[in-house]
Amino acid sequence: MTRLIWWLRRDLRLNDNAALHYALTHAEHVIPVFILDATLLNAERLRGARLAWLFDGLRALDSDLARYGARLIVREGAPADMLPALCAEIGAEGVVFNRDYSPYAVKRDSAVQKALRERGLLAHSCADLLIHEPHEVPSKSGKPYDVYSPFRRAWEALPKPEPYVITDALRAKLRLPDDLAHLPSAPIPTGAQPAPQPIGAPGEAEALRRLDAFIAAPIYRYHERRDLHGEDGTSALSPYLRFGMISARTCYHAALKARAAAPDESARKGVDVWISELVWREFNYQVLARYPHSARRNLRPAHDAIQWEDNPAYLAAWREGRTGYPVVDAAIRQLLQTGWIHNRARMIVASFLCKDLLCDWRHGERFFMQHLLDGDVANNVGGWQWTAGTGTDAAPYFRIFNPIAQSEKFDPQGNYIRRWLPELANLPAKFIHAPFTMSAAEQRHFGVLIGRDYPPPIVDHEMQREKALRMYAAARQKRDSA
DNA sequence: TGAAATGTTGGGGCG
DNA sequence: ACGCCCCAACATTTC
Repeated sequence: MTRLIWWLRRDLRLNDNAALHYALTHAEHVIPVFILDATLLNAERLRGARLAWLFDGLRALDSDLARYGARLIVREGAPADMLPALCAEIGAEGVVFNRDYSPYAVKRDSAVQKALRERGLLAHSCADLLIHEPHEVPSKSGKPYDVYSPFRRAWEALPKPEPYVITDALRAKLRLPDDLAHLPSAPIPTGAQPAPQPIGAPGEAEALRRLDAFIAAPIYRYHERRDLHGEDGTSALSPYLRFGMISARTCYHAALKARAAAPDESARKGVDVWISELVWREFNYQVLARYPHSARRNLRPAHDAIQWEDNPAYLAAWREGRTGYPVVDAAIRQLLQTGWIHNRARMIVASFLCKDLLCDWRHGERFFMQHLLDGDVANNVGGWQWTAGTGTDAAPYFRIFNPIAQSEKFDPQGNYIRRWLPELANLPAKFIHAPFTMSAAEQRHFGVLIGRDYPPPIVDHEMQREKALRMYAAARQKRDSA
């Protein structure tokens, strides 16, 4: 009677799961184990809303498991110590898990493999987090891609893995054997700082429901609506993908199904643009896997020459959503309320922090990481380095968003601002993007006094834009003369 | 997955 | 009728 541990990390689902499928097809009993890793739980940047959401997600998974007479075994400790000990405790032959590619995960997992194999235990890892693993997408020259477009072409050309079909009959093996009926399990903690209104309930059922709803219709207009941050034109699946409550394979195949059913060329375009976002995710992992240092530092050392101002007062105002630029402040409110920000708004606030407030992207990266339910090193760092112009295929330094123009262009009626900054809800569209342009009489008329009801702009965009250009130019000069 | 500055064109008002 | 100017609309260049 062979037993295997299915070590869950960020694959909290019972469908289309490579490690689970492998374990269920290679053992008589599969014990699902989640380890509360002190290194992660104590990391300052992780003690935010995401942790609370993860814990609730573990509870959701536990109740999903209950349908098969199974339960999630939770332990606290260092995985490299805990897993060999647990194998001995329950008589398991080894551990199966899905690979992860962040620098910490790579280090942790190789320590676990070493510890298990030294004791003659099985350590089997599977490809699951991505549709194609980082090393699978080489260019003709055999080198990995630094630029997205050729990466995508090569990615498209590869044969795609099918989702893993896991039947209820297989899942019956998750039921704990009788001698382990009382196997101790630590209580799932409660997060200290949950998002007040998370963007969605965690769990696989909710993830699948959202995917179904999205591919039923919104996906066909994704290319037209994805940039309108005042509308719900996106799938908002990122937190679910983050924790593997749904798999990228499942998303991709659902999109292909939608594409086959698309009524016209425009609808197919919507599907393709959405798939393109899945590919960005894979591109970001591929970059991080190859440049692990980019999790903490500028990807290109040449950019270390940039002299960020890092004014603490500006940084605080940005973090607290009181910059006086409504779209920026609204996005911060959305983040703190829901643990999620629309992608367009992410780009706007990121550009504002780096290129208007002249703060190092790492301050923003860290803040996002604390509060985003989908906070993920590869994608978060990828996005920030893109905005700061320090990444591989990054925005050029002179691409500076005008927060007012962006707000007017992508949210003409100001719906996003009205939703997240109710104190401005009564302003007409004409003033809502830049309330400080109101005359004193207009401020009185609409009941919004700048300085009392809403802050004045913390900086002048025009001036800061010029400053940013000088800052980047100086860095370039310093680099070239060095 | 920018925006501002600069250049060009053409219509219309006007003397 | 003509030249001149203004400026919107669009294109191109620049950061």
